[in-house]
Amino acid sequence: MAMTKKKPAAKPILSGKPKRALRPYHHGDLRASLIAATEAIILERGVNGFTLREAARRAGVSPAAPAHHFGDATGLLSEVATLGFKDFGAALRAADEAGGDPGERLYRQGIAYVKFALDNPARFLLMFREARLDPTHEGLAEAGRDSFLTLENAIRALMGLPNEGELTPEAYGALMAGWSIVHGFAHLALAGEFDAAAGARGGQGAILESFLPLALRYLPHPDATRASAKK
Amino acid sequence: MAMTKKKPAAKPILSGKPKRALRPYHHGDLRASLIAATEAIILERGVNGFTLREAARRAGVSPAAPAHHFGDATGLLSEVATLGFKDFGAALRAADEAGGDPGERLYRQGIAYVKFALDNPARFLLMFREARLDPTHEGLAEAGRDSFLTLENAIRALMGLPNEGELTPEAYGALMAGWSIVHGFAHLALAGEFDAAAGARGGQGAILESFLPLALRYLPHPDATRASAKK
DNA sequence: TGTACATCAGTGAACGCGCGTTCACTGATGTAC
DNA sequence: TGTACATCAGTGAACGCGCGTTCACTGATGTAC
Repeated sequence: MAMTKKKPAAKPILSGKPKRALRPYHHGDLRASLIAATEAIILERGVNGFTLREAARRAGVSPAAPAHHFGDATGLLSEVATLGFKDFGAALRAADEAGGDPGERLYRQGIAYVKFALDNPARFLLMFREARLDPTHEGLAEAGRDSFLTLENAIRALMGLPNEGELTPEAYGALMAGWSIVHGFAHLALAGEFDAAAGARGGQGAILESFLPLALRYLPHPDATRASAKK
Repeated sequence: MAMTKKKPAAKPILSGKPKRALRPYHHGDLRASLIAATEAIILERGVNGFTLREAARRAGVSPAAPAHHFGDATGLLSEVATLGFKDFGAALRAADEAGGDPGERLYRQGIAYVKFALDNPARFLLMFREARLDPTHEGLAEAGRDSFLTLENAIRALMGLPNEGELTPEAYGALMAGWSIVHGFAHLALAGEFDAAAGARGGQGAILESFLPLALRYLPHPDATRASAKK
């Protein structure tokens, strides 16, 4: 009986990698897990509800682990914002490439802009919450700039300008007006300012399906230069 | 400055209330001091930089004192937001009452809307930061609603509708478009999105003086209903 | 094909911090009689 | 006019909390030879 010492309930006879299956020392894809956790947290609790510790907790990892991948909280949020801008830019580009005359391209981008914000509220708000982002983050500024280039180019086409060179003051005005209207609409919708009206007129779907098209009639278009109210 | 208070020498021989002057037990106007401190804090550090303890510190009072006046942090912020909305509403009303046809009234309100945001960035952002506000706060919702009534009435006048009764879908569209454009412009300007362009064209003053009027050409006006891009 | 070793990606305990809030208390004020 | 007393507006010490970050460490992996 030298070496028997039987453990009654028996370990798996030979399950391949029992130990690793139970608790691997390395996570495997911590980077992606932390990003997913962060997106979930800001969706549930808002951007301010995010903490690095909570993200680590959800990824099943110690509080010091995220530093290896993102440095600090700002670094992780900046990465999430960067990915958001990339999706955002892709959505605008897809809308633009759906074709049509410049007015239609701009209109479609406006729809896409607001739709992205309403479909991705937490990411959208994070993308513009500078205080929580690292301005030196690799790729963030560029992803942001890229998104708006599609918008700018549609305005240039609308005003008969090439994609390079200075914008005329009129074109600047049109760009700012177009950007402001979709950005403002998105923020007001996310703040719930249209909820009461939508409730009375067909539910929340009315915001995208009915209100937005009505509001986007006021997007810049070639013959919209306003004479009145301009001193 | 009327009374040049010369205090060269030691203590006043008998200044009435020496002890109170040194350290009165009661603050005197703690409520107002806390509000002023809060506005200063959010201006310096952003809405998220606000803490109740810091406000108490600046008002020269123990950390438990503010509770007597505002309950908790949310209560104090809500009061600041309410006062902000009152000033904001007054600014819109003043712009409206400067007269002119409905298009001019709306234009002037648009200028006033953005000017308020740029002149009071911290208060403006707080006013729309629901997460830090108490929805049950006395007067907050009402002050908010009041502000926008002036805007709504200008749109009604523009569309030839009375101040009471349902808005037509077209009027809703115009209201949302007008609100969105000024709200979006204010947010983008505060986020610094126009800074580069302004730097190249006459400094930050260009935003209000030059860019905003150009963008506000696209505010709704009677004959602006858009035919194109409307399927 | 093995083996030594550098590097990487994690642990988990500990740190100091500032926060909001509670607590028993106290000084000042206003009011009823 | 005086006085008792309730109420109000503060104090300041203490509480527990969760946070970000540091630290010495360890297990796993990849690579040079």
